[in-house]
Amino acid sequence: MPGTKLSEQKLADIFEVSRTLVRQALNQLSRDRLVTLEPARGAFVAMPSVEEARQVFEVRGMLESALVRQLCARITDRQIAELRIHLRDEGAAVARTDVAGRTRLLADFHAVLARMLGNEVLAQLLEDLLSRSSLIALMYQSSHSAEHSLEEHVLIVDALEKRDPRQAAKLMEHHISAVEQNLRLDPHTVDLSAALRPKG
Amino acid sequence: MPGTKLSEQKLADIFEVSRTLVRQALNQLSRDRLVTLEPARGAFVAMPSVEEARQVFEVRGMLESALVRQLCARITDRQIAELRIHLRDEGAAVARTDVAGRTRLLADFHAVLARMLGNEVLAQLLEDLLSRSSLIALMYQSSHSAEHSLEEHVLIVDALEKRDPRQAAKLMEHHISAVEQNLRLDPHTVDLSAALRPKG
DNA sequence: CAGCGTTAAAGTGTATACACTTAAGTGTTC
DNA sequence: GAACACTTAAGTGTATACACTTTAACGCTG
Repeated sequence: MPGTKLSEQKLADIFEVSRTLVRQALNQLSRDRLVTLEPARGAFVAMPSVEEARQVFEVRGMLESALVRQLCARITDRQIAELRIHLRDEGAAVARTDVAGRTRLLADFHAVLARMLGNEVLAQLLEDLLSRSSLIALMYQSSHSAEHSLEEHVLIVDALEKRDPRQAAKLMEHHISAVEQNLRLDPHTVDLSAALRPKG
Repeated sequence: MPGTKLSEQKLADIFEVSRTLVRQALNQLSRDRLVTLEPARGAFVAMPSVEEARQVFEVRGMLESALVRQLCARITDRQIAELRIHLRDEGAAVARTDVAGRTRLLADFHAVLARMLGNEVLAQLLEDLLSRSSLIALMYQSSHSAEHSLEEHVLIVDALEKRDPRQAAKLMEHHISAVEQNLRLDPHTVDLSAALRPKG
């Protein structure tokens, strides 16, 4: 959970490696903003602020709406078919209330779209943002229903199939905005006392 | 220069620190894609491929056009004035043919715009892309004149001042595309034999 | 009993040591 | 003379050691 202390020696014992490798890993994770390093105090699972959460979703809105706009011009029928299969899998995970699976698949949808543009730079950038979004979702437990997300994904694929860039971009912006709106980002709902107490 | 071997011990001697810290720095730079790490072979200044260069500029186009579009709704007169001052500085550097200074200022223009949105996540993302763009410009020596870039910057600020999101976004896309087009990305102009030979 | 200073344990930051890989140089063979 | 195996130096990958910082526990004082 966000805020958890990540002691180097404990991790080293768990994975049976030296602190050297643990430090390397923590450094990498800190560059992904999943871990924060406090000088001489150690590593903690990152606790993205409300402001940071908003900014991450704003950037995602910019990037992903541009993404689907571009995709309309380049996407192939075969790729559309792949997306339909993905949607089916999402639906199956939602249907059998497989929480872990559906969370992964719903996020994966966005990563798959990014990969389809064939732009590795964009794909990696977006995957970083998706990781951060997952952490944010963990911290500000979303009330957004999986069913709702799935419906929106379907609409986006429909727009892509029609090669309607305006509509696809609009739907994507709406979708990301909806996910953000349903995070418990309002100050009064955040359990600050719990959030600020480092655990472990 | 891209391709240069970065020997850990040599860097350690130069900066009078241990290899530990040098390795840390190289790891960080490799995450920024400015350095590539080859397992058991060492670190080299990154040599972004033509494909990667294209992708970096494509992502910049997406991000920065969305950026100026948003900025039109939020930018203050005071910020416009700051931009005008920046443009004046760019002009001065171009006028006195201060190559290092003008290169920095021309890139800085984009970073300043990013900061003005008040979105730290976006700003850092874009600064990473700008670093990579600088490396790309180094590798595929641009024929794009500084004067031309400056003119385009002026037009973008004009559009921002008029709060014309369509125009601003269009100009930004055109500008980034122009910079990319003027890189020597065509296979026949790249000195492959020189580029592939690691130096140092 | 609350507050402050002291002290010791735990933990991080950096350097060093050593194993192992790579790459170049040397000598041998065909 | 070119190709190949062998040797060796240089360089990277990981672990360990040690200095220094943080933090919590304890005892002292007001």
